[in-house]
Amino acid sequence: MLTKAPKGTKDILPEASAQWHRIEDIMRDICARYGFMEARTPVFEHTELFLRSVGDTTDIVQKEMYTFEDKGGRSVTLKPEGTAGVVRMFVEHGLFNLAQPTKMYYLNTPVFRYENPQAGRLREHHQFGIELFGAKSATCDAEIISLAMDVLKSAGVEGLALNINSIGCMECRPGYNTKLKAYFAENENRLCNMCKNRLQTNPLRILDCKDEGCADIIADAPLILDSICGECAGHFDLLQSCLQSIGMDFRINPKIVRGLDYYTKTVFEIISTEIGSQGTVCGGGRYDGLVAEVGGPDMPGVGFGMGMERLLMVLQSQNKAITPLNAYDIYICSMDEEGAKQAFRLAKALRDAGVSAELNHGGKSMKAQFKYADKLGVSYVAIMGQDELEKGIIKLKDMKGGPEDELPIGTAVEAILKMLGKDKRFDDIEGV
RNA sequence: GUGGGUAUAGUUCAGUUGGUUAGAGCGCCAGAUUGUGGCUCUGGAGAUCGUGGGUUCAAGUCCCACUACUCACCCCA
Repeated sequence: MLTKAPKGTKDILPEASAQWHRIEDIMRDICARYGFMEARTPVFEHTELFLRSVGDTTDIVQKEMYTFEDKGGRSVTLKPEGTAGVVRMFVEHGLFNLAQPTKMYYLNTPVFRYENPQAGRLREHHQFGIELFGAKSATCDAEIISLAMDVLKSAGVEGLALNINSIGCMECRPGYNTKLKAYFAENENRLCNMCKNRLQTNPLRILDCKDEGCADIIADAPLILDSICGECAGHFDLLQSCLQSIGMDFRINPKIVRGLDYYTKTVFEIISTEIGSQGTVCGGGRYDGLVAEVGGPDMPGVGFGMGMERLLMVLQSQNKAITPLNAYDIYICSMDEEGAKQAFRLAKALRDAGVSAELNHGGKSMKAQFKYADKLGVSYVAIMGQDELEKGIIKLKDMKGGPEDELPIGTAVEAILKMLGKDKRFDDIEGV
């Protein structure tokens, strides 16, 4: 137990961190091009925030939150999603007073949900996400979808499907809900047990049911796209024509509904079929009522969350994972304590000059040191044994082969920089 | 929360109808080469066989429970 990570959590081993760095760099770069700036919010928030934003009838709130009371008697909750904290920040700091829209992203934000883990699902996972406040045009929706696809494309992912839908607004959705409920109520006895339940709680989600018996009923269910108001329809049309104008493929999927209550109009998912049944790599949509819901002005917003782990899984399955190589430029061999001291000093001078250097930290024979240097993948090994110290030199061996050079210690840094093809940035080690 | 599968060395896996001292590859350490890596050869360390109980003369192997991992449902990134 002591040496076991908690259920549903994953360590990121040193050998894997390069993967993360790579996609983080891509995300930062693309966000900058689109004019989004990074925002960081606390890992926990007042529980009330999520009840209000995510919705107190959702599964996330009802059974998946890590909620606890702190020593001051406050109920706090570890983030079960990324949007609420950013909305709170937007309102608390009055960012709505700035010129709009406000464009923010968050990166590597840990998200906690008490779920049963499976392929592509963890209790702690990490999200990259975008939030855009203060503009209601569908061009914004198109912009963030475009950003998401750019990130995925830059990462090298192929074959992901973009699904979009509109679930209407506060004006037109209630009417559709009534229609849908009436339709399913007529066919209630043919629905699966779970859907009979959903008929009461959230009939929209019946559309998402995979039960075969339900599928027949769903096939003839009224479509939300036929019921949305003129404004929503116009909004959805503009989104589609924006996406078409940049040649982006998408599929209108009237069944995607999303599990968070705050969505309005646009919802979308970017899905992989290669990482198991939890294939949604990115999901999001518009949330025009959310800012007002948590106490801010009536301001529209749109955003998405992208699962870092799922993205990495797709990259892995497509063999796009990079092999990390933390290769030192040089390893410094030594045979005794005096040599180790000199090696330490040389390593420091090399590191100051921009060279990645490692040295013998004791206890290894020369043979073992070379073996180790080989495993590290260094280009050069410098030898500082007794013979060399007496003569005031180091021997430098090119690990690809060739004769060893003898270099006076005083000019070793400069010579090594030259061999490595690096610019000299600092003075040579003095008085050695 | 529900269901299926799995659990043997750091790791990937063998282990016969229950049978006496639980093996291998890779990795790690060392030697062959007393100051020189890769290739090869030799040797070594490393396993309370997930935990607890039961059946049996005898359990890694059979039975039960628990735990963990894993896949799936639900839901979501």
